[in-house]
Amino acid sequence: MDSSSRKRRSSGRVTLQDVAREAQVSPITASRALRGERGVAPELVQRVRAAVDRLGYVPDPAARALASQRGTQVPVLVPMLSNALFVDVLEAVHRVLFPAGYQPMIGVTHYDAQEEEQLLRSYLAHRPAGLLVTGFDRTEAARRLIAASGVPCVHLMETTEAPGVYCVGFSQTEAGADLTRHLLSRGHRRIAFIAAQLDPRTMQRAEGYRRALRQAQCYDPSLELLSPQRSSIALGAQLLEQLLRLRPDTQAVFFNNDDLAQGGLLAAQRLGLKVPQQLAVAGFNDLAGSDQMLPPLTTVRTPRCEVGTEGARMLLQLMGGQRPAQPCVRLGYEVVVRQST
Amino acid sequence: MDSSSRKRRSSGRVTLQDVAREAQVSPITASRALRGERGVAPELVQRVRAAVDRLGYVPDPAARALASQRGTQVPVLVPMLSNALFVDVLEAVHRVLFPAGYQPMIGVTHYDAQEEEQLLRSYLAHRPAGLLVTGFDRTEAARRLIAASGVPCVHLMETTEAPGVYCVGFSQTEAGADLTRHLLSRGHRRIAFIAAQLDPRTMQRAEGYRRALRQAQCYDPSLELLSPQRSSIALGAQLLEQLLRLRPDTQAVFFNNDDLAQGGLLAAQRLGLKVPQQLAVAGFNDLAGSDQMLPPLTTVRTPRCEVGTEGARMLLQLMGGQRPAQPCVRLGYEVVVRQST
DNA sequence: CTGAAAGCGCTTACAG
DNA sequence: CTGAAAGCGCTTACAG
Repeated sequence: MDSSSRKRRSSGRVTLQDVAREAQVSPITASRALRGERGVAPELVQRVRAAVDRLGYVPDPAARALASQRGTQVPVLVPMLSNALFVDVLEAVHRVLFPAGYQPMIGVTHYDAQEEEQLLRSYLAHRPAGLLVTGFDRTEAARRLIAASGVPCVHLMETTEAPGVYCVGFSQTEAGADLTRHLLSRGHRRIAFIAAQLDPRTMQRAEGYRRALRQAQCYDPSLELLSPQRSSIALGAQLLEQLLRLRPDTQAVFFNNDDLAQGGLLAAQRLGLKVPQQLAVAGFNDLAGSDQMLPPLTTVRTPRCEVGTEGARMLLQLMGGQRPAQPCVRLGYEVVVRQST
Repeated sequence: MDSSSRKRRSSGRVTLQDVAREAQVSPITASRALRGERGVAPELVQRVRAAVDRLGYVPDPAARALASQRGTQVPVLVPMLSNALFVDVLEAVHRVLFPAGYQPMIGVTHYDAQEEEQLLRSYLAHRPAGLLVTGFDRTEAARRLIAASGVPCVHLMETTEAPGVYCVGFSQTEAGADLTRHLLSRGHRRIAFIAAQLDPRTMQRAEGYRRALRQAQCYDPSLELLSPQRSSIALGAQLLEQLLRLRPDTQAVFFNNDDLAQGGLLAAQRLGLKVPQQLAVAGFNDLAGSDQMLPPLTTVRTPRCEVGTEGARMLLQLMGGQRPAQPCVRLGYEVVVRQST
């Protein structure tokens, strides 16, 4: 019993010291062995591993973070959880990062750049191991915070050609254009665009919509209905009614998100409009329930799970000091044609 | 320039030392002043505060956690984010905890007790400041982990009379019974119950359903359709069709969750059934879109935001060393009668 | 009410 | 390839 020191504050925890003693090596060697640092004799590594198992040692993240100036947390900043899209992204991220020993911390920005900046300030004080953010649209201060922290960062959902930026996403603009071309291919000319939230990705899809219609020589700005409100089923219904009051001659509607489209479909039904005969309706993202609507909703299946998985994997490489093969991964999507168009 | 020590590893961070020097007090006093510990001269507190502002000091969470054996993280364990219910709870929790200086960490258990146990093991190693969990249904090992950690813990969504347990929720059983009584009051006798997931709260609502029907002398077990699958709009549609094949004489259906009910409503429409004349449909939780359905869905508005807010507040008290006025808060709910019943 | 010393459990340099 | 010493930035006891 050597509790020689009077001022002991031991927490009863099994420490690296205990492991080292058990394995008959120095604490430094034990530390190196556990972190898989190369340059440790294989035999010692094995002895340390065995000691860990015997003692049930769990490293102390706080101590590690303090000593190494880097923790195991990974803040993941998303705009909003009520958009099912981001729930899927988070799930995928978690499935990759957690088993690798990292703690993803979900931060919700509510589509507000100021709020994001504040979250970053708080999270970066924790010396996170890495960082996952949504898109490229943020305050200059936020950008500087990230850069100055030196924390590896991967951007999700969008892609860019800018050098030195890591990202995994898909072309929102292309996807928007492709869906619009599908509507054109059905013979529609007066194709409306209804959107809410008006975040950058929404505006990129709007851009794709415009591009496709201009190419077909039938772009009409008065068929765009953009609302800054939060996207929802109820809002979709409301906006469709509003649009039809202004432009009863609308032939097809591209809703920026499936929740809006579902609401639009229900509103059309209430108004007694036959879909797709009198009005074609398309959504975006292929959210839950879209395949159950009456009629089932045409939409774009976006690779959100893959965005999460690939983004997390890229971050894992960066955190491990490796350089990803590709700094910018551009994923595919799919126009899912159902009976509403 | 006194970089006397050769082995400096300074991170360039502003430390408590710097603050203390600037305020002309000892680091201990600065520490106490910042943590609001009583017994520090008001004048010194002010000097320290001023120094913090001048220097832009941000406390290091890792160092604090290491020294105090307690961090600022608060794991929040919920079953599943695809259930919009828990997204609302998390939002509310975040809104209370984050401004108070804590970091909520979202953990998803996927309704799996083993997975929850594993998450607890990992999160508790981080010395969290507090813990928020869903319900009371967990492994014995998980229960022991929580108790042994000494971390303050509040249980969400359900309530219990057990002593020494902190919880905020509402009576799922009563709510289930109340909704059933509403259906009875509409003159229905053959009232079915359709549920998925079969988690504890679902089963409590089933119990309420049974209780109300037994009281009315019309409980019929063959009108219960329970599926272990994941709750979804598509499943609701499928289960309704299945039920009607077995029991075409069903007069009303109580769906355990609104997503199922929405699917049921869509299926009824596809089958050409008039709601509520030929079949009454009710849901639970009043999720997004339920008020937009055709016809709008009768459901129970559950106090999920309040659960999050009150649960987080109670935890805040516990983490601050106070004893909440009430260890178990039982909130209200509301049967929202719309046109589907 | 205030402070000098020691310690929390790890890792980073520096040697050898 | 391995290790003794020092340090990361705080807080906990112990004194006064």
